Amino acid sequence: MGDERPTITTVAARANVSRQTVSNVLNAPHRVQADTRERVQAAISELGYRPHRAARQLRTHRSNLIAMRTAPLSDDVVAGSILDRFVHAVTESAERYGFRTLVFTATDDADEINTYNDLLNSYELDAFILTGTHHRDKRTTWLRKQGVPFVTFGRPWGVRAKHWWVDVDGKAGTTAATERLLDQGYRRIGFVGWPIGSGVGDDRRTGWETSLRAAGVDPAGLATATENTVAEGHASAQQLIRRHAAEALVCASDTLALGAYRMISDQVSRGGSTLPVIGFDDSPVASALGLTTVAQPLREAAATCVDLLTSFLDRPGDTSADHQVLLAPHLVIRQSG
Amino acid sequence: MGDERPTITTVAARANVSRQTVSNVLNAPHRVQADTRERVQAAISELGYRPHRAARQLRTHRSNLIAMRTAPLSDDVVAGSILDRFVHAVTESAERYGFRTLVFTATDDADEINTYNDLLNSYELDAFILTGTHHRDKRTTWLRKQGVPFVTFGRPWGVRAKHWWVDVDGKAGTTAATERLLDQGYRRIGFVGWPIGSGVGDDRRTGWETSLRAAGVDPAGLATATENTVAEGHASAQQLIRRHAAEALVCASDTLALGAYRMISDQVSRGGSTLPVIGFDDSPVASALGLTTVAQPLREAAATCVDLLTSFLDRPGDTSADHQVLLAPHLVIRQSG
DNA sequence: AGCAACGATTTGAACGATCAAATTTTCGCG
DNA sequence: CGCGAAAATTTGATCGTTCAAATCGTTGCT
Repeated sequence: MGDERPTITTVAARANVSRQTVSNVLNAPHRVQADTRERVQAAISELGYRPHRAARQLRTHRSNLIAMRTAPLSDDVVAGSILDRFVHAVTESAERYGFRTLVFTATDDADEINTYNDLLNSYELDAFILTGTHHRDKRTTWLRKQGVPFVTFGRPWGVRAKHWWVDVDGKAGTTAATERLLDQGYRRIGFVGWPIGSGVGDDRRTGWETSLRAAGVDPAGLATATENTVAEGHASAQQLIRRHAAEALVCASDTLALGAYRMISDQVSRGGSTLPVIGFDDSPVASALGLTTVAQPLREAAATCVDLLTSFLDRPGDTSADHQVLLAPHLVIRQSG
Repeated sequence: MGDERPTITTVAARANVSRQTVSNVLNAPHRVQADTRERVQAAISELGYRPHRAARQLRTHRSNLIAMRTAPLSDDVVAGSILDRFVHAVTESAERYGFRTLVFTATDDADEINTYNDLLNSYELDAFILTGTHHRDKRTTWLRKQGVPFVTFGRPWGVRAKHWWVDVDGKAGTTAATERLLDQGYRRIGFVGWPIGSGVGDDRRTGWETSLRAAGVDPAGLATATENTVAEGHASAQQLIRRHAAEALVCASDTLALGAYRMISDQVSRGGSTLPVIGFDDSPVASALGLTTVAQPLREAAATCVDLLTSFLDRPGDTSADHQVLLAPHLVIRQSG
């Protein structure tokens, strides 16, 4: 008996009020007199009532859902998990605001835009969180044009794509890494980096270069620019150490750092000398190998993204500035540097 | 001009039919005459119409949503990413069936059950996929009692908790690992394992033990049973090698294998001899270190989970057998063994 | 030709909530 | 005491879809 799902009408009957009053207790409590409110709330908890999101959504056009893409399985396995950890952190933060998180896959930006379209039309998603922003990112352009709320984890690297974002200060990260090595007395510090032209990569490179210059060291010949693979990290390390007498290495990623670390281990096992390496991202691999690395404050970044998103949803169309947050990373010191 | 979102009524008007006919074209095409069907379909694509899920859900009580928990950030960082990769694979498979995936966090099983409750009541989730099943799992009991469709990735290890599941044959994995080492001529093969009593751990141990016995080797003294940490892996390896003259190691996880690997590397760098190690899970760390390891067919497991789920949804209440799938893992051969 | 049976299509109601407007109650104040 | 304004509450309509029942049109068979 009576194990039907309670609706707002059930609750109303129980508390001797109308539907709308129950609705007001939930959505605009100040409109309801204190004693009525309590009576309704009692009815709600006695019946275990929970609003039916679909019915609410049909009227309000808000789903209380945000969406994120999950990284493809094929991606760089060393760094891969970092985005997944970000998804987790976002989910956790979103729940605190009453939002649920929907994940989806996409093969490229165009495909991702198609999915946005579906999610917006069919599911009426409230907002998106994007990761991996890059030059000429079509996704942000599209979303802006559609007037869809979104926040990116990653700066807009394009000319002046203006939107709300959260990012981690990569330059500050490599600066900290480089300065640590300088403090230890190393001078010829090499940088194992990505090809010139990627926003993130250039930013990280700048941190290294600037602090080297500030210390009076000429960076010429001390940097490489290669694809983000273990093999390239290995080759870069070889080049920087053998040919340009680098005494220590700062890397743009843990993947590269792993390659460099292997090269150095090889050298040690052949009786050569060791030298410090610092990676970037604090991946599982870094912790497994004891690599010193620059850690991104993922949890904080996720929380900030969600904070921005909710304020955006509260006052839509606010295109004013100061909705950009740059977070400082920190060094995780381990054996390698 | 008409940039309102098209509804089923818009489409109906355009195709000169009634609402219901459009609905039938979408949900029961066989009921509609071929020429009418085509006319409606044309109208649908001209208008770019997509059904509004919330409205549909309000009527049908189906959301086309499935949910999964995401692993907490604090978890074992070496293995951590494996569950995340599973989430990705599930998402990918689910999309093929028109389902979207919702993720949530939970601190423990009780908390997870609370979330189920909320998701079922408020969002009318269609089904759940569970991971990390264990003895006396309250989640499966609860879900069965509520009659909620679900599939677990992981066998029910309890007495006879009967439900639909997909799992990877851990025993077969360690068997393959052990036999590989036997083939290479090693006899005294040690096992670095988890405490007795966990379903997964015991299963993996059995594979090692059985094949050792089959080869005529007495396993006595050749196994440890410790918590799943790098330090314990290191200690276990020390014990098995120094005290019990193990010539090779099979480990219950990559985490333990990492510890063992380090112990062996230490030994080598002090002039000792090396010996093979095989891990379990094919984590990023294993690939970074060149650890031979047993890889779970995650993608296939995810696809199978989703397959089972959809057939379950098509014929609810089918408690018949043969809805249990055991998948074979495979060895990924690298330098370590 | 007449009628039954079936297939194709349409109509009215309902799902569970919120919005907008209408109604009732409360309260302040001359 | 009576009136108007403000506060509290209720009523009717609606969101976009599917369900169930009704209607219309064909076809087959005697």
